[in-house]
Amino acid sequence: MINKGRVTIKDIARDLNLSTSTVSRALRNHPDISDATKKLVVQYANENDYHPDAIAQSLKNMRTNTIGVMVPEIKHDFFSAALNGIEDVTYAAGFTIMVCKSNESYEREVLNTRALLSNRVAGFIVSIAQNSITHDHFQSLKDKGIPLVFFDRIAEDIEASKVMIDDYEAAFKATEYLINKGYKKIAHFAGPDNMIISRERHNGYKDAFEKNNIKYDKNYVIRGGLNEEDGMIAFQKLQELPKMPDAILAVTDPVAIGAFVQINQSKLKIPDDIALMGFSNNAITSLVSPSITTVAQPAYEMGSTAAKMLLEEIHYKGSYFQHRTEVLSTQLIEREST
Amino acid sequence: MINKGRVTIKDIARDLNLSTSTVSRALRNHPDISDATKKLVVQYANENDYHPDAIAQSLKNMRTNTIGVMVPEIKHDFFSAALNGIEDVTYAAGFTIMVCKSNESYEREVLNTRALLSNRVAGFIVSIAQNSITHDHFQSLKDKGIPLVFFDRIAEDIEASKVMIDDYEAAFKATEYLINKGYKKIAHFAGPDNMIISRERHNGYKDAFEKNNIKYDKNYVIRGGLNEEDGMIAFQKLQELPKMPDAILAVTDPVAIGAFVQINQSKLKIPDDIALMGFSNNAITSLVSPSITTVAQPAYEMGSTAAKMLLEEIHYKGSYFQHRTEVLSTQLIEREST
DNA sequence: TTATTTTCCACAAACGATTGCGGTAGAACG
DNA sequence: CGTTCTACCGCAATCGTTTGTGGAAAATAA
Repeated sequence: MINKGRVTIKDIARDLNLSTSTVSRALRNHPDISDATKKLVVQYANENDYHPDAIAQSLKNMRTNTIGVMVPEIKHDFFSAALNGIEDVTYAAGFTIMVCKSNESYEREVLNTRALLSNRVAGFIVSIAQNSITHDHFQSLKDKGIPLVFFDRIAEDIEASKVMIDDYEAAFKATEYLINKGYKKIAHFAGPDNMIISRERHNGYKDAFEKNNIKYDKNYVIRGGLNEEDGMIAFQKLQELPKMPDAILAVTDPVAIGAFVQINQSKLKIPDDIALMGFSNNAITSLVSPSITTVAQPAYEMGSTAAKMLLEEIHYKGSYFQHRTEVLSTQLIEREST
Repeated sequence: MINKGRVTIKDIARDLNLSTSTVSRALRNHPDISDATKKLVVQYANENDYHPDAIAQSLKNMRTNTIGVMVPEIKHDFFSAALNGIEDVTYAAGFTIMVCKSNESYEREVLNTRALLSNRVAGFIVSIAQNSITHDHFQSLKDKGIPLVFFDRIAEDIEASKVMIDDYEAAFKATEYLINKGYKKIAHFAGPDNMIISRERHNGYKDAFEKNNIKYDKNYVIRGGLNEEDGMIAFQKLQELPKMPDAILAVTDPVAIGAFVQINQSKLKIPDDIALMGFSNNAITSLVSPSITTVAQPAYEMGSTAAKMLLEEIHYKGSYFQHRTEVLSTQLIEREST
């Protein structure tokens, strides 16, 4: 019997001369149903490849087993590793994930939020887009009572669970590490000022000078985006300065890689002429030559932690869920570039 | 009026003293509804942030605007680029994607297929897991009339649209390129034999010798997986041979990178002592030093093409959809490692 | 004025699954 | 034998939306 459509509870009920309610209860092992009927129904369901329609269940239960994930980009090591962490945890809990990427665009972030909302996801895991200005679309999720967890790129003004690293401390230690290594003129390729992570990293960088009584040169801070091309541009700007620095701290690994490519095309040698340091411990930093010193961000753990926190909130039965912010620790990985 | 739940068509109907059907038709601009009523309803809907419930719509329409995507892994450059291609095309068509990863596991592939099926995805885009043996779960999709497109890792025995590259030809040309470069003893780090892409690449490699009247040494073919660790293991096996080859053709870039790391830890130099060639043109192959010659696979285009073909099939109204197989062209990218 | 058409809207049945409630057997009890 | 209880199952409403059909009022035609 090759049915074009799928087998429903109604089909089973009709073929077995039962009511749909009985079939439903039999499949869910309800005590009201006799063992004989249960066996009959379950067997028939198996034989006919019956699987409950998640859409119908969702409509009835007013919730789905899907978790919406929004990231700025998929291809970055950090996010794909985080996605792996999210996927592993949610999968184990019987959820599937719906991944949207914002392409670092505010408009797309808003649109995707709406789409996921329309799909009644049980919760959101979000890392905010670079160009995101207002957070109204996220606030509206909270207003609707939908669990929401931010990771890495968080929104300070929204009360929600958050998973992050201490960007300030990590950048502070990274800068101090360079200072202790003997570098005097340390440039910083910073990210956009509206992003917390780049602000924090910049502040950490700045304060490291203060604590070590070193003068801080504003001209050595080149502001830009977070990707490879931004690193390339930043290095070109750097070369226009009267005096080149002897070290660069990049806000992300892609930026460091962009700088890396440009430096190799100049006459400068890493690390003798100029040291280079990244941020994230992307796989590539260990494979290029010279390998690049960086700060290891626990991407997978951030993803899995965010997922765990979200599931906790989803399953929470009480009236008021206590949100918390998890700060995961980073690790400085010393390599050949410094 | 902060409603805990979301605004539904019923709410609007009640507040406006209309029936739900009128509200629904007004929102969908049905000719039966007067302009005055339409304006009233639309304005009220906007003011109260109404958005249709995709779940309920899906249940009614018997289909969703979601496309299920299953890949073995997310973090690989190839798949994340393909995902970008898929996402861009489907997003433009008003679809969202649901991404599952099989982790190269057959069981998980079957489970995920079921989950996506339960969620009534409008269609599937799949790249098969390494350990996938039977394809029954995919055949059952076809039987249910659900559009399905394979890309890269295809199933030969299933009649469906497919997007692939000519792995045989690409490997053939790659090997011939090495032969013309003057390399005599060319090893091949091959993939698992049950995968078409590794079989095809192996055959291309083999036949290149035949065509050029060079003896083919079976011992130089090391069989393994597709990832970095497999490349490492393969190189270690290679070192146990009495005579080292003067070139290696790896089945994938990660395998090449694995070999790359191991070679650098040995006394051998690339390309003087041993040449190395990968497959996929992952970003990293251009950034390591020496950079690695590879075959460029149009990952983004494969994804976008697969998505386009799927949308075509989803929107197809006729009775019999003519499946086709798109073979995208590859490009040999010569770098320092050969 | 009456007959016919047009305009505009409501009723109700779906889609597939879940669940409170009610009801009919038979068993158990007095 | 009459009553109560238990075991088991069906009825019908529900989730939010769409859509075929019917019907009242208004507009037009005769």
